[in-house]
Amino acid sequence: MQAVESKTRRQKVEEKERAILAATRQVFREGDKEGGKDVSIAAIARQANLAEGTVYLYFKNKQALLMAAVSDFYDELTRDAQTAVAAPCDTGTKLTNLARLHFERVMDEWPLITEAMSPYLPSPQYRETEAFALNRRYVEVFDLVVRDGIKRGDIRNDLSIPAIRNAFYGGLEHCARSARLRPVRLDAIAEVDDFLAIFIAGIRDRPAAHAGQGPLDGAALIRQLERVIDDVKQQMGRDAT
Amino acid sequence: MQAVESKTRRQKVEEKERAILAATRQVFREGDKEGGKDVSIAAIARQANLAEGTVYLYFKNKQALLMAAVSDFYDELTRDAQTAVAAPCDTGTKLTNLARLHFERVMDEWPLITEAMSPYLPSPQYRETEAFALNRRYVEVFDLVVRDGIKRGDIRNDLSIPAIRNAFYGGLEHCARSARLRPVRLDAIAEVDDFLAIFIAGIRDRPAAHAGQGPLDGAALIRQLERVIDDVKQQMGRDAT
DNA sequence: CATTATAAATGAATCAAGCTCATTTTTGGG
DNA sequence: CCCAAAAATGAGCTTGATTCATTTATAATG
Repeated sequence: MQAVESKTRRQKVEEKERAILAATRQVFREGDKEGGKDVSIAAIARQANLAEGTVYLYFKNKQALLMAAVSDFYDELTRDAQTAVAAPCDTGTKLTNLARLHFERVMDEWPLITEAMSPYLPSPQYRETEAFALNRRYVEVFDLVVRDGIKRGDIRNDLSIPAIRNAFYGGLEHCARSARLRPVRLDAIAEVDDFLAIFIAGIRDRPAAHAGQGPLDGAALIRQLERVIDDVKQQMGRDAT
Repeated sequence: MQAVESKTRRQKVEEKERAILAATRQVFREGDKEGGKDVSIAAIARQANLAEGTVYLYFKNKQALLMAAVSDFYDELTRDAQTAVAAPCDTGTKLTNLARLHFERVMDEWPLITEAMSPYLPSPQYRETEAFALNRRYVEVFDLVVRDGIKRGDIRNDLSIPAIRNAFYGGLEHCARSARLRPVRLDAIAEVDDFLAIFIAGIRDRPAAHAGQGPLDGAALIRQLERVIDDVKQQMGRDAT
């Protein structure tokens, strides 16, 4: 019966581990709704009905606990991202779905994510963490969509995938940050869509894009005119002083 | 002599304040080169040749000190951004200059910036800080370039400025983050340029894009001209007052 | 059912870093 | 040179993470 016994034990341990992770995410979400106070191990232990010391039987330290919680988050997110992308639809729609999902989820667990990551932000240490591996796996969903889009001819093929990735996730994270800093939280999705308008236009494969050499380039004409007028304005500004 | 005396005192105090800020930035940069260990007030005081307690005569607490250091950083950055944009060149070049400057500086002081900001990331509290105000002022340089670019017809006019801003700074920050996570730091600027290729294509006003109307849209041309002339009029009005 | 070895849980004690404040040192005018 | 105000100091306090000696629960065995 040794094998069965040990398996039960392990199950129990894993169950409790998951319970602590759930408690952690819960406490961060709640603390977010109220003032953004710090989350202590004591608070997490309370939420999980455990003594402070017990948490340390399951996780080496606070940092490890937070990273495990973030890993949990990425795990969930990856599953949902795969679903969001599975339907046979055009590249733009897939990217839009991914963007909205990412934005929504990241907004929900922003405090946890930022607190867990902050010690790593400045250092390559992060590459050794489990969260890094899971993040890779998550981002892979995006990469597949992009590669497929390039193959289909929806996306320009003169860009590196990492550059496209930076533009996508960077823009979304900045949307999330600025949405969070705003006191009221209304038109968040609208802002994401605004961003997507830029992003998708930026990566779109446009054959006629550089055909600006036609018989008459109105825009260039205007630019030239404006430059002249700017000169006039500057001249005026100088005179005024 | 009372007035002179007090002025001298104030100067001394301000000098020391600046010395502490310089020490702070220094310690963060040094700590960055070695392992990314935490920066303690003790370390900053040591760098500035002061006792720990003295730091608290100049700054309310650690958070306030870090924010002041970040304000210092933004101040410098804004000056340099204004210079980078002053030359009369096309919108794309201006944006490229801004992007490279931002990236380079942010890379240098990343640990300070992230540590100072992290308590605010989840909360609208940040809007009350001096760093927020200075960040606004900094971003204003970018906004001006963009508005000018729209007026000149270089940039699409169907996008909101905040969306453009999110895309720009978000993408750059993600570039910085992923560059930092890489163990070796080589082709960083190349990555910025890759990102810019996407960003600029995304915001570019492409005549061919809405060219359902024939080779040259005279009405739109006139409207644009009128807008420019209105600007000149307004300029004249302001000068007159 | 009692026994007991092992696993799990506890929370008081320790440690570290931010911060305070009673005391000491420096400064500059008289 | 003296003194009061300003500036600086660093020992001690506080808080929250972490450790560990001790207690409690579990479950196999006689």
